[in-house]
Amino acid sequence: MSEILNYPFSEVRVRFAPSPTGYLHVGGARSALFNYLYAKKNNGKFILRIEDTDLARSTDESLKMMVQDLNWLGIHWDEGVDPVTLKDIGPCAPYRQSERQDLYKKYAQDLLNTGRAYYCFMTDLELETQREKNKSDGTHAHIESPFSEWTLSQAQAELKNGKTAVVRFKTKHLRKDYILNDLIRGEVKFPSDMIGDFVLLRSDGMPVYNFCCVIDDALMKISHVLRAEEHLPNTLRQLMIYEGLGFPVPQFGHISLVLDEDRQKLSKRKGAVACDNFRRDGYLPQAMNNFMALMGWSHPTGAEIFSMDDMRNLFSLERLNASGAVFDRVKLKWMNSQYLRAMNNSDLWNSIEPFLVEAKINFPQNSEWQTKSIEVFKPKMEIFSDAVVLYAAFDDSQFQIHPESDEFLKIETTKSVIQVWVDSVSEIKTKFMTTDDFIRIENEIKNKTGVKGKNLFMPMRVAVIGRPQGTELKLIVPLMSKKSLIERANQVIAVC
RNA sequence: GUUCCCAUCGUCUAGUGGCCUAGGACACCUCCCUUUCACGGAGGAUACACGAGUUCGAAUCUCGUUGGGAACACCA
Repeated sequence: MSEILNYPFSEVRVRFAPSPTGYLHVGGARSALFNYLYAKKNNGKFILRIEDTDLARSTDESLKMMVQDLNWLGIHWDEGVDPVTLKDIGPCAPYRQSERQDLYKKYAQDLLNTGRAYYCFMTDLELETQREKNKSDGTHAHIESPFSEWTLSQAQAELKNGKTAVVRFKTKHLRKDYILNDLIRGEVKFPSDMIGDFVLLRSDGMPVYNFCCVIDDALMKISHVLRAEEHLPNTLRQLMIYEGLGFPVPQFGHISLVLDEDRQKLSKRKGAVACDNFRRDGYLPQAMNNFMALMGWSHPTGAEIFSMDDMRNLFSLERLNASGAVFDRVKLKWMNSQYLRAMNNSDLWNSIEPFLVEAKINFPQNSEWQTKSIEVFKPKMEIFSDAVVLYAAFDDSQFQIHPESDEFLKIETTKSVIQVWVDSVSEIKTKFMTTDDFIRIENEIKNKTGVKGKNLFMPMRVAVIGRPQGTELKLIVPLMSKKSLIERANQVIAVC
C-alpha cells in the first residue's frame, strides 16, 4: 500500500538537508537513507539541500566530508550539489541556502506587506525579561512584542533612523489548534498558544531555519518531509508559515530518534557516531545501511540481512517504528562480520591491506600467501581493522612474549618441547613448511618428549606467537618462514 | 516548568482483536564441533510498564497513572 499523494504533488520529491557544521553522524545518515529509499521505491527524486545559513559554523570542509560519507554509503541524490565539484546541479538551483538569500527576503517582504509579519525592535533585555516572566508563570516561552501593532511605514521610518530590527511572524490572530497528520505518528495536535511570535529574519537580515526550510521545501516542490522527531515541535511554526504564504503543505513523517545506551539522543560523547569513524575502522557501507535501516524499520519477511536493492524495492513508511532506537554497536559489529565473511578472498585482502600498511605491519608481497592468510583469518575478523592485530602475529618486529604465557613457561617439559620444535623446523628444506610438515613435526615432538595435550600445544603456541591462545597452529605455521619460526622459538627458550 | 512524542526480552524488533502458553536477531548461558581462541551447529533463560474500561475474547482499541525522550533561541 503506498501513501496517497497530497494534491498538488504529482511526484515524490524528498530531501535530506544537513547543515555542514561538522561530520555526518549515523542519525543523519539514517534520515538520508530513509529519504533516499522512499524516493527510489516511489520513482521519485531525492534532493540534497545544504542548510548553511549559520555562516559562522558552516564550512566547505564539512560539506565535503558529508558528501564523501553519503557517497561511501551509496546514498545518491538526483539534485543538490555535484558530488565532486560541489557545484549546484538540478532545476531548483541553487541548493545552498546561503545562496538563496534573495528568495527568503522576498517572501519575508510579502509577509511584511500583508501584515503577517512585522519589524520588532525589542532589545535583548526586554526579551530576557519576558522569558523570565514566562518561566515564573510556568508557561511556554512566548514573545509578545509591542511592535506587532505598528504599521509598516512606522517601522520603516524607525529603520531609516538607523535602528535594527528582526522580522517576526505574527501569531496572535492564529489562535487555533493546528493538526498535523504525521505519516509515522498519526494525528498530532499542537495547541494554538504553544508559541509566541517567532523570528523570520535576524537583525542582520539572515533568515532563520524554520523560514528557509518552508520556502525551500515549497519551491523545491518537496512532497514528503521525512526527518527526525526532534523537528516535530518545529512543524507548528512551519505550518503557520505555509499558511501565511499560501503554499501547499507537504506530508510530514517524523522518524524516531537514534539513542545512546542511556536512551538520550545519540551524542559523540558516548562513542563514535560519525560515519567517517566507522569507515576508518573498517566497517562496510552495506553493513552500515543494513544496520541503520533496522533502527526503526523492519523487512517484511523479518530478514535481518538484506541488500540495498531489497530495501529500495521494499521500503515503506508503514513499517517505520514510532519509538526511539538505541544504537547497539555490538550488533553492528556482528552485522559487519556477516558481510565481511561473505566477501571473496581477494576483495577482502584488498580491503584490509590499507589498514595493515597504515599500521606499518610487515607482510609478504605474495598473492598466494595473502589469499591463504585470508582463509585463515576471515572467521576471526569482524571489521577490517581487526586485521591489524591478527597480522601483527606475522611481523617479527612485533613479536613479544606475553605475560599470559608464564604459566606454560614454568612447566618443566616446555624447554625440551620447544627445543625439539626448533630442531625439527631447522631440518625443513623449504622457506615455508606445509600443513603436513607441521603435523609430522607435532607427532615427532610428542614421541621424542612424551609430552601431549595442553602441555604440548600451549608451549608450542607460545613459541610461535608469543601467547598460549590464538589461531590454530596448523593453519598459521605454514604462513610463517622457517627463519622466523626458529628465531621466535629461541627467544622463548631463552626465558624458559 | 510548559508543549509534544514514545512505551513488547538487556538491545533492535515481529505483532494492526482470536492463529500469542508472544516469533526472530544481537548479547548472555549450556552442549556439540575443535587437544586453545574463534567460526559453525543444537538447545536454554529473559519481555507485552501499571490500573481501569470496551469486548464472548486485548500485547493489539479507549481513558488514566507511571516512566522515558524531544523541543521550547536572532542554532539547525
